[in-house]
Amino acid sequence: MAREAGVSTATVSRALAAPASVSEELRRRVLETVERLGYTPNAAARNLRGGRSQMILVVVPRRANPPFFAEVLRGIDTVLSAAGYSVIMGNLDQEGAKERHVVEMMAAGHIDGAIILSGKVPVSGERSMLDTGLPMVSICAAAEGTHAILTDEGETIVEAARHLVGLGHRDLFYVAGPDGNANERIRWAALQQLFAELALGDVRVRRTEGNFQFSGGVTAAEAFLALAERPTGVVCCNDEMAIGFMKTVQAAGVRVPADVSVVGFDGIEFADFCEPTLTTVCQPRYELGATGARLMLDLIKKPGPSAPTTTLLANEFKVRDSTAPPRQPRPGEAPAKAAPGDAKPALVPLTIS
Amino acid sequence: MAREAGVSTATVSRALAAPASVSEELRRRVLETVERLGYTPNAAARNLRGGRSQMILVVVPRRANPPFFAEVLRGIDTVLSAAGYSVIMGNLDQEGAKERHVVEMMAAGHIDGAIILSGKVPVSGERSMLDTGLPMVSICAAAEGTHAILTDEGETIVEAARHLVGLGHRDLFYVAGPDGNANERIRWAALQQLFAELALGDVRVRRTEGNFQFSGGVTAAEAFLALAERPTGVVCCNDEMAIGFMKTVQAAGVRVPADVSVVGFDGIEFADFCEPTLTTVCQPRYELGATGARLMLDLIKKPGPSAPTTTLLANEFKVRDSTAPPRQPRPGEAPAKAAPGDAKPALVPLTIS
DNA sequence: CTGTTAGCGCTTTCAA
DNA sequence: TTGAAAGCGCTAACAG
Repeated sequence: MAREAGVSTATVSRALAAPASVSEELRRRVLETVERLGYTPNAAARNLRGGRSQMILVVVPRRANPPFFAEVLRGIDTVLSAAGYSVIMGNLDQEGAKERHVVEMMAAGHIDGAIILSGKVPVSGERSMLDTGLPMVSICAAAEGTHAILTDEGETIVEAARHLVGLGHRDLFYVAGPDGNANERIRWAALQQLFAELALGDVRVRRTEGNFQFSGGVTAAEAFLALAERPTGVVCCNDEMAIGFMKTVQAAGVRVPADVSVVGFDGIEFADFCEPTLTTVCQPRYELGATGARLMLDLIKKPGPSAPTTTLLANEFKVRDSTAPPRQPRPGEAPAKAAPGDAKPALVPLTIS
Repeated sequence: MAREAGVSTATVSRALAAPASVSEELRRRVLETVERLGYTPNAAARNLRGGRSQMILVVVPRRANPPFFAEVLRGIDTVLSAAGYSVIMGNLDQEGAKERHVVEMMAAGHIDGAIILSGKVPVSGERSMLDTGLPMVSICAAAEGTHAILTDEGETIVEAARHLVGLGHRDLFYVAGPDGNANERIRWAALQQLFAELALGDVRVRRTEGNFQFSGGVTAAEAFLALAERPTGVVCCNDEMAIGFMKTVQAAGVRVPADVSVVGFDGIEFADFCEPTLTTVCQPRYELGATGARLMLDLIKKPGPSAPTTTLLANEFKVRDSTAPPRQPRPGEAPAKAAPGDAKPALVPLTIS
């Protein structure tokens, strides 16, 4: 290739990388030859020489909800692409084989940095991704030792719950995320604090666990339907479960919001097209990804260890059609409220089934 | 590293790659040292030397619907990961900058093969991905010159339309995909053929174009609502548009399926949780991805050019609650059917607005 | 401003 | 069975 243009390989390299350092004459000749031969520098050689690969690993949790994560990924990809980086997908699988794989890629120098959406730094045996010293950013859920981009999820789920209480609901149902999930922990802790602050004896809360999928909402709805005294307000830890819940209770003749109010969390697009439209907390999904990617680029620019930082983005609570004041009990019907005698044991976070 | 174990670098390489060719004694010593030092071979050097990178590029169309594509991607990733390959995301953006980028990656030897979900081989100026001679597989939509994994989408959308006709619908509405989209072309062509075969003068079809998003369904519904004589059966080119359509006409007081029947295409999960549940054609999304990935691995195994092949997977038409026989016109109401005088101009594929 | 050269870390002949 | 050495394609340091 260099021979073809009648120059040295170094000149070719310079003409491509630092056009200013080459004479007008040669530069033109090189570029013309490059064009004519359709030459593209070999990435592996460049990577080997320069120690960087222009690839960012994105670690996605095992059963990531596409409607939520796809938009975060779009934010990441848009920003990284514009800077000339490519994204390698690291979907974690069940057996942990993939987890080992991504740690190895990282150690093999195949990657310039990692963005973690799974809430924890991948580990393989003794080795952690952190050992590589490469820049790492976590999004949506803080992974220890990394820079985190988070939302005010605790505050906003409390806002959603307050919305229900404000409408007059006193008997609540919380459809939780999977046990141990970082977001679930934060949201439940925030809710517990809210309930502790509310006038004791006034609000009752029951809780069941879900899987963040539609099916989790279905299961929660079945538990709900089986209750003798049904709660009138339901807080779901994400929109899929809220929608699965609504669909299932409706099939059993329970009206939303007339008989039960439901709020979700995430603000996926489907929340505007289910029946009824879902009152929910909208997370800035694209911006979460874009912000994380920008931080990654910064970290790559100025290398060296830096103390983990936290960036907080704001969610937005949106009231739609799935919430309303509780129905007044008709004469002869059991009241939704707990009987006066039950007033003392206010906070009753039973785990159902 | 080799010095540490007291052997040559060649021995280390052999111990890792071909354990059989190294004496028991040395092998153990090498492996132990590898473990102790946490050594991982440098990927770039290996790639440079071997000419392969263990990376597969997946080209995703610009506005890919997450509920559909995420599952295809999962199929791809699962199969490729198990074989030790990683996936690089090539989301195409608006300006075509990304298209150039992916072509360059391919030419730069950064990639061992490409899976194309966008229906066309990316091109940058004069250069096409095909020029690299690397294995290429297209999924969901055939890209010229590649091995394609497709479904019987024409047959199954016809099945969906026949379902409506079989229920008694004679005035149909087709909500198309974006103009020029490969899937849209195939489906519309199949529908046109069906209508040509049906007794002429009996079925009327009008058509409007959509964008494969919820918003496309909303727009189509507005066009529908504006019609003086509303069709009674609606075929949508994908589920998102069908759901957007249903929600919008319902808001205007049109009942589904009592006043209008709706069928979708794809079989995304939402189709089971919208109101009413959506009659639709379910595509084997995971299997599409997995099959394509397996073919890719085969192609990599036995290199050299091969004549493009086509693999067809079967869709499944599922009847749910969004379709029913057309309502009998009440006395004094205009019939849904075209008046007898209109019988001759049977197929009326008007494009609406 | 341009050419020569060394070497990134690995695998793979080729000899021993 | 093992070691020595060449070289994958590039870029950066050094001469000229």
